[in-house]
Amino acid sequence: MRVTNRQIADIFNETADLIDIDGENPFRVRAYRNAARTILSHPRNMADLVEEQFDLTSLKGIGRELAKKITEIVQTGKLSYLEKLKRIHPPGIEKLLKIPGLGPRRVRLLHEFLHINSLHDLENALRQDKLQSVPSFGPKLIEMIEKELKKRRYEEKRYPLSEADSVSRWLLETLCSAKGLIEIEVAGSIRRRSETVHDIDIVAAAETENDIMEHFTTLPEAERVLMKGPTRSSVILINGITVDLRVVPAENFGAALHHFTGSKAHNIALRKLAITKEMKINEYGIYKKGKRIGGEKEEDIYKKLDMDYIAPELRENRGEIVVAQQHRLPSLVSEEEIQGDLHIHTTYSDGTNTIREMALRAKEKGYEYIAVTDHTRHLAVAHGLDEKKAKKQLEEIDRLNEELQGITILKSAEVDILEDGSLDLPESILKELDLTVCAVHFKFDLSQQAQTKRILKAMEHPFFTILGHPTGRLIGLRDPYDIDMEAIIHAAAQCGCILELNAQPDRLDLNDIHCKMAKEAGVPIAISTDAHSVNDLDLMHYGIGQARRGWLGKENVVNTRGLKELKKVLKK
DNA sequence: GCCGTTTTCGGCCCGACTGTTTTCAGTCG
Repeated sequence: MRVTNRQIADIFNETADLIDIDGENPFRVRAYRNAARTILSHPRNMADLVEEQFDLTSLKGIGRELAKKITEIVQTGKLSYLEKLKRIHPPGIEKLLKIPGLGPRRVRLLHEFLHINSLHDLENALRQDKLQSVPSFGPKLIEMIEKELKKRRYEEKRYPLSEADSVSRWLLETLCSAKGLIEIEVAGSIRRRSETVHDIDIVAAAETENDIMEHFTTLPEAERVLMKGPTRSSVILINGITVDLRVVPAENFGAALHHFTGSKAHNIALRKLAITKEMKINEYGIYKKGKRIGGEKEEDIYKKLDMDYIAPELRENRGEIVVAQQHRLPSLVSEEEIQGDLHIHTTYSDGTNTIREMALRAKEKGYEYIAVTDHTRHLAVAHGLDEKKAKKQLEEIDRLNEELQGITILKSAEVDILEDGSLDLPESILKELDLTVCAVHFKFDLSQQAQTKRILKAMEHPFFTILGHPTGRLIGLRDPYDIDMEAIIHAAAQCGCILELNAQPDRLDLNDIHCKMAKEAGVPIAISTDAHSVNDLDLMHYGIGQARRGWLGKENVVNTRGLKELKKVLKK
């Protein structure tokens, strides 16, 4: 069984946890965590790179030692160094680090003084009132640990972007009425458009006299105030989401927004760069030789560092800083550039609106075209189209295209890719369609080899246009099916196929890393909503966010083209 | 453990908030 990047990253993170508890040099701990991050966001499998004898030390944060360890993991499936650490540490002790308030030092103290090695031990010690005997464990800390244990909050929860998005919009509206507020924005991973978020970060600029913190910490929806200071506070809302609010004077707003937008890795890299230029960046501004030279606007920071402004979606320390210094950043695709939606369901299958209703709403949105892509017969749960139903739909589309002005309905279908790689519609229908969105909807558990072969076979079909939701994942619910994405992207480039970026917030499939891979391979992307109702057409912006995270520009996205240009792309 | 416009040692982002050892370490983002 081939080792995945995720497994290698997990091994490094666990190693970092254990040596952290041991009180090792914190920079050594960080080196392991940095390497885990690099590996996780690398588009290619470490296993393949090792096989190709690729020089792993050319990767950021990976030197000789960690390159050797990666090779060992790829070859043996485990890391002997970690195995050794595990032998001298009680199993599960690193889980204690997940409890807010417990860092490596306090976990070590718990172990030394009370032999606490697991969450279970910790619960027992709490019940027996033993914790106060540990140095530096006062009543407040113990109370906090007790609450955290009760709530099981140490099982880190991540929220889908769409959920956090609506909560943050509500928060902005609510806080708007606070006295002395000048400006307020959502920062953090929501602003970077991450697929899932851990908490909500909000940054506000305000007059000296303001009641924003008071307003915030006394919201009826704030179940608990975690901390409250004059410039920074944190609450847990009744729905469980943690919200951090930072309030600064207007002159510091840009720097604060930048600081709290992150990512952490991006900020660290940028600050390191600043140091080489005898500058310093903090949440109040950018400084040269102790003198503040900017920070009112976020753009100041990049400008003073002599680099292009980096959009929040790119701030992951995945090479954006170097490219910005070279003034070679891509101009990222925006929602206004989208001319149509190429994946839409109607009442012909499992959609709730008619073709006409969908077309009219698309027209309202300023689109030039939509593709109607109802399910085919194999997907019986979705009342898929058989040949007869498909014909009827095609006739209706002809009538509507004559009748409706200003919007063109393209004939299509979301065609099932059957287990043997064939398509679930007869050629007599396929040839009538303007395009197809082909997708896997069953037999998710094939081996990587079989699943990849199935999709590659389908892509060879002359009527194959777009690979719909390429990995089939449902974020937090269903893992992607096991496919060799490199092989699929390579094949798409060869045969001129398009890959879909499905904009449904629980899919966002392709992910950012695969988007970038596709772009580099010259494979075009279709950003589609997979709308099952007129309101779903508004989900496009989630796809745009993901596309921007994947470095995609207008030229990489097929549905930024007008109808005429699009048709040229579709004609293979 | 990594890294180099101060290159093979000696640094490694930076500040707010909290609790408690009452002057600062630990944690967090």
